[in-house]
Amino acid sequence: MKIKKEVTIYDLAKELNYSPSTISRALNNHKSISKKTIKLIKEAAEEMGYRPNNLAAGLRNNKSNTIGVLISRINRPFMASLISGIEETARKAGHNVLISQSNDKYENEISNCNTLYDSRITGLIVSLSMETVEMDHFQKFVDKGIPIVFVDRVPDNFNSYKVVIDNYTAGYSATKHLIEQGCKRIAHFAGAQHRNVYRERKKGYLDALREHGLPIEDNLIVHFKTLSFEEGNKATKKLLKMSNPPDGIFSANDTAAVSAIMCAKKMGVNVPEQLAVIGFNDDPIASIVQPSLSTISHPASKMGAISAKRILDHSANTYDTDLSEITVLGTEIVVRESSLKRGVVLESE
Amino acid sequence: MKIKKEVTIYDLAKELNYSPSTISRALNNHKSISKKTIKLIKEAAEEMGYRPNNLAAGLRNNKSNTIGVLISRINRPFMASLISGIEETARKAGHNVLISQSNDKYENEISNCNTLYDSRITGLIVSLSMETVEMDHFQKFVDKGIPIVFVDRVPDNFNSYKVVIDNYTAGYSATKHLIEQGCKRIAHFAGAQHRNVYRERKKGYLDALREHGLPIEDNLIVHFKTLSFEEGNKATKKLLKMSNPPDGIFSANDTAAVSAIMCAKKMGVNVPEQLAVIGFNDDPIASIVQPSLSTISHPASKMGAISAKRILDHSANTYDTDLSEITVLGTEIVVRESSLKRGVVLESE
DNA sequence: TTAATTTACGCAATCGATTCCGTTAACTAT
DNA sequence: ATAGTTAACGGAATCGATTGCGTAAATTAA
Repeated sequence: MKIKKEVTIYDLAKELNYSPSTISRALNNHKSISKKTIKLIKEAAEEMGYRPNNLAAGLRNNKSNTIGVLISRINRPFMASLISGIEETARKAGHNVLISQSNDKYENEISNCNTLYDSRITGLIVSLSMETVEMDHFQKFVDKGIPIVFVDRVPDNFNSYKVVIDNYTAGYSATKHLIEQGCKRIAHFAGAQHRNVYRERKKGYLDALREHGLPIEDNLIVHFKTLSFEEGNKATKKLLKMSNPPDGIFSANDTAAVSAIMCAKKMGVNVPEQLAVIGFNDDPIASIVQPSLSTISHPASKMGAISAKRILDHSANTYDTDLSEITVLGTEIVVRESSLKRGVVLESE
Repeated sequence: MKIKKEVTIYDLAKELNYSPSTISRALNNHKSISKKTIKLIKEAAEEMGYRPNNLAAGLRNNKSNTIGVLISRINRPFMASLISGIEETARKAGHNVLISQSNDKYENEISNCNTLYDSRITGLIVSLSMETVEMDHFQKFVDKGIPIVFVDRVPDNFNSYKVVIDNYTAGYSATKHLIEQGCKRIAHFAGAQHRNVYRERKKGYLDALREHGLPIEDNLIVHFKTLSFEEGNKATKKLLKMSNPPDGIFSANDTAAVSAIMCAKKMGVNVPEQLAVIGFNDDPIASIVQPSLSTISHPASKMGAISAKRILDHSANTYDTDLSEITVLGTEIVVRESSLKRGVVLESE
């Protein structure tokens, strides 16, 4: 297996009797090179199979045109769509995307942070791991002026770009919707409360109950570790076996919500008549389960696109940009069968 | 916003009164440097906040410790798991992962190929776009001795590493399963026939029919463009409206299979009694739909891990490795409710 | 026609890490 | 004690692209 040698701008220079400087400038459409020469050089480059070496250019310019992504897990519908949005936006701008997953481990997050830093990324997009509390591992990016965009699972105590949805309002709307459907005793499947998203959703839930004069019952609020299918099953079973079971569930994600629907059906409890259910995320399973799951749409791909755009804009601007800019995206409630106790959606005031 | 200067091995050299050569060697545990010095230098590096510059090292060594991934779309369960497997394996070996999606466009695949090449990736993992026929854009990797691993959607006419499942056998087993359940007229939702995976699945389907003495009816074989939910719906409706409708469907993916189940239910056709359905992939929706979807499990994450390992092994070996090595992974039939016409699974001979 | 610009390019340093050759000092064998 | 060996390190080129500064030729202005 013979390995062809790399064609560099020096080869082009020798071949065309120009200096490497001119070759470089021509390839970058520098204004001081005549149109004729640019055309000539570009055609020769194409023909000789020249391909730029990003490592060399990156070293010289101290940037890699690469966006780093640090998330918990790739194989979750929300995360996959988020990355997809990032990738599309980045690529259109000629940037690459480096991905790394923490598997929700603090330690992995730190180590991935370092590795991404070592690649001299243009910017970092992060959705925090479940475990993360300390934020020191992000400091080196700040020190070097490398923008960080926290997305979805964001820190409370770190000044940086943030792209989130309005979890509070979404949680409030979901709960209110159940109330409007006639639910009197609404349970909540809550996620880890040190993560903003789950904390805010719960807050919305609580406020909706309060403002509609419903009592808050602690035994109707289940705190999950991972909001998994199995956890959802257990919790639902327990709730439905209560002497006074809930007539509605607002779950902080779709996985647990779907498990609730399936568990209820198995136990002979009618959804939505006896138990109305609403989830969060609008995962593909939401529209497949029967009855189909009402939920909150999470604009994952859009969040990814916006996050990438933040990085690109930041690095395009030399002037001081406001690092603390927070983008809050709206969500929409997707009403399907699982919550339609009354058969209709009431118009909210 | 003050930007801290980068700490380089030259800074360390000056600070510790060593030469940059020694610093570099120490950080790489070179044997010609004493243990004492290595410890000293590493501690100082840590303390001074030194972080290696991958761009510089990559330029010098002409490699980036980065694996490039080129797939159609990230936000599909199979692809997300594939990437997840790649990422985990790569990271354990200290490699980064660059991703790019073609959105099933030939043009994007070419352009992404170039971009990944420009980053001097260690190796490339590809699942072909739907459109791709020509393979010229991969030649430059071959010329440079950069290994390519084709995974799942692989080319027929290109000598390289390949990681696939046994689509033929899987298609055969799925069909045979339906036959054993008593189906006499089995329809097939086929994907684009220029892609190995769909072609092989169809072959398996055809052979299973033949070997069990069932006739092959062209009007029961539907060729899909994208195997989407909508396409599945239309196809199912059309099939079930036939004067002599099928009593089973083997779909080349789960999305279309699920749409078939839901469509049949809507039309008052009982699944599996009147229509047995089996899909392909074991997506999350397969276990959620009711009746739950029998399907073929696709070891996505494992395929990703193996693909990454191929690249890592190849680049670790200086001796000539066999580029044409093909890894064929087994699949398993996952029998759920949608195909259990008889209520039991027959033991295959 | 001559000075003042403008155009179109070349020279050489630079980015940070690596590595091929040394070189010096300490150590070992005889 | 001396040659030979080893351990521990330094010098300087190198990877490929970029760019500030400089310059010769061409063009324009006066």
